[in-house]
Amino acid sequence: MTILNQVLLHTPAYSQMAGALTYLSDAPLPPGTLVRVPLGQRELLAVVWNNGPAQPSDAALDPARLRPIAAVLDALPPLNASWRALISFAASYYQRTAGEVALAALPPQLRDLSSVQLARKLKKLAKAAAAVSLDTPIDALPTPEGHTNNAVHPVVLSDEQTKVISQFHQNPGPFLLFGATGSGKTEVFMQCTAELLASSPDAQALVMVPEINLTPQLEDRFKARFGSRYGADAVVSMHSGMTPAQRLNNWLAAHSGAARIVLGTRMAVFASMPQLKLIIVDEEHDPSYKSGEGARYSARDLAIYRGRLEGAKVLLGSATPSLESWYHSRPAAEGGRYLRLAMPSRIGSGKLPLVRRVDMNHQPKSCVISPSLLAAIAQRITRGEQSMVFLNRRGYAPVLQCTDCDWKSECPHCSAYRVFHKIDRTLRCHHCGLTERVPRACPACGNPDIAPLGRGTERLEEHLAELLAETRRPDGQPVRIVRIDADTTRHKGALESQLAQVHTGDVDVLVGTQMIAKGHDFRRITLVAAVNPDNALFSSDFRASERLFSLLMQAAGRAGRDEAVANQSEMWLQTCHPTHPLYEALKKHDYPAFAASQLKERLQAAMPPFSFQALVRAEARTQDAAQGFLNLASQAAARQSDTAGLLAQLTLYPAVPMSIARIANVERAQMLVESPSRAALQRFLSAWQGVLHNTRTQPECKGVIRWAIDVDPLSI
DNA sequence: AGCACGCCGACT
DNA sequence: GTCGGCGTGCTC
Repeated sequence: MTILNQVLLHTPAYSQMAGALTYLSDAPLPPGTLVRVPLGQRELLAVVWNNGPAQPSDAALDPARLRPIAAVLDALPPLNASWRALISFAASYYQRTAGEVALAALPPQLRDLSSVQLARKLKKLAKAAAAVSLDTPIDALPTPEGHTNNAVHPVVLSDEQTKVISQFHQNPGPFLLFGATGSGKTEVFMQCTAELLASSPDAQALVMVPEINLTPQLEDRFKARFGSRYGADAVVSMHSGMTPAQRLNNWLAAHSGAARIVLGTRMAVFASMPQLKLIIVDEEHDPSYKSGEGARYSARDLAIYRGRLEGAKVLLGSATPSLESWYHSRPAAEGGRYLRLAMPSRIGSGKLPLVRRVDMNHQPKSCVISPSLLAAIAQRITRGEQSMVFLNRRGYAPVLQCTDCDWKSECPHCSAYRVFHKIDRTLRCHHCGLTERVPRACPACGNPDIAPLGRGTERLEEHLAELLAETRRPDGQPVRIVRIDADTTRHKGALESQLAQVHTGDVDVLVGTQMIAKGHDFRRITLVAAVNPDNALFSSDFRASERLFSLLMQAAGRAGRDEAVANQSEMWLQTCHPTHPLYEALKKHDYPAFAASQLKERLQAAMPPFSFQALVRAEARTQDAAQGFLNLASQAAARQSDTAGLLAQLTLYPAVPMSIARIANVERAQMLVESPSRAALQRFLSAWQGVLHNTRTQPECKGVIRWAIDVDPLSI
């Protein structure tokens, strides 16, 4: 027991054990080895990071108190150097400890398995794999022919697809595939994957999608395409919706190399894949790629870094790229680092829908659905076509209000209103979850008359049912309306069954939140309407219009996917600002024009991607404590030599309450840090961590519960 | 983070 | 008299 090992555990930065811990072993263990170590009363999963003595800063550590490693999970090959480099980079870039990032990147079940249990599990998996390969029919085994061999599904590629694929071949990347909805991006992804897998017998590909909902359909397509060639086990998924056992199995399959294709959400960017040769990020603009808790990493940005690290090609795809990616894919001569590949046309003769704007200033007062939109929907129904109506607010009404006094349905624990859900007559707080039955009378004055204010999807569904009560389908039946939002899809499988209803044509009008705008292919929808999209136009969040444009563009893409009906498909926008440049660009389906105007604004205002930002968020018992802590830390930065020197290149804004200042009785405040130099921001943040630590121990900061740094925040 | 130890209110 | 609330403190 003389060998020293530096080992990472799940120890957050504020636990004053930020770095690696030192444990003893008989023989040196290679870095990346998974071990179990004692810590206090517990035994925890850990990763060997280095051999040798501790860092100089820990020199005071008493060698007599070092404890030995409890067990080595040696049935598992160590995590390789690229994986470790990715973890180190992510930890330092996002201001977290390597231990926190590393352990969060491993499947949770690995934490409760002893080395014996793990060895047993691996043996079982190996046996199962051997049995499968014996069962595999001979004609499904890999063939030595070229990559485009595709006997099962002969694929005819468009000229644009062919061109893009050959560009992908001839260049190192990273690539931004800018393809209209319906232009066949998924087919390009599959072709690129096919070629890569064929190029080497053990090459692996990672394909990411923004949401769990989108993984099953992608998995089906990839399994149908690659399952027979490489075996059904060659395609695995990774997302938080799987059972712990599935997650472990799939992780092991990726780590051992048995899985050739890993499909997953943002967490999959950390999958251990020893032969990773390709990373695809579908819908790369989607905010879900940015993690909202723990290490707030961007899986898209890490994918780019990981690609460079592993020598893997990286392909980002979107119809409305993030402004960051769009900017990075400007011509190389102007400094662009990504190669932009364009597929502007829809497959076949399908056209993009006609965009119609309804000026809500000239409609009957307080009307929700304008008469012209209603007529258009009714017309679709009588023709046997489907419509989709969006409203980004679930529930019946966002607020309940007393008609006599000024009582409103405020949440007692949050600075927000509770939403009225008529279906079960409850008031629900969408932030802390507090759910109560609607009071019979106003709790403040006793007036029995309390009225809903504003509208959500539930009320919209009800309203449409009334308006369309007389309308008949071609078969003479009454109209069928279905609502899809987080409330109707709470139960497992609910989304799938509701979507199936839409596909089979049982539904005439689909009402929902943005969750129906993403990814799903509806062939018979010829009308898409946004009821009230204006909110985002004048938001204080500078990214709001980028998100709105992308959402509406994506929504428009749901219409007319079927050639037969494409020419009559329409996107309706109800707006009080019909001539707003965003809607003008949308009408022309002109993302490049929109992006150019946005980038111009961002440049003038020195905002991302022309500056770099970080947000420090503090949670405390009082708003004063939260803001006070941040402001004190900001002042302290000016006094400390390692941070003060960098302040010339930075702007530290005053602390402000967050847009929802209180959630579940916790007050939240934030401070924005901005710099034209990414390096300066990075250096400042890592030096500032210590200052934040010290500040928190001051008596004025008594009520501070926690704080966290968010690098490259998506919303401010 | 976990998990101990430690000191004050409502229950058998 | 105990069960249990969560406030400080420690873990290689």
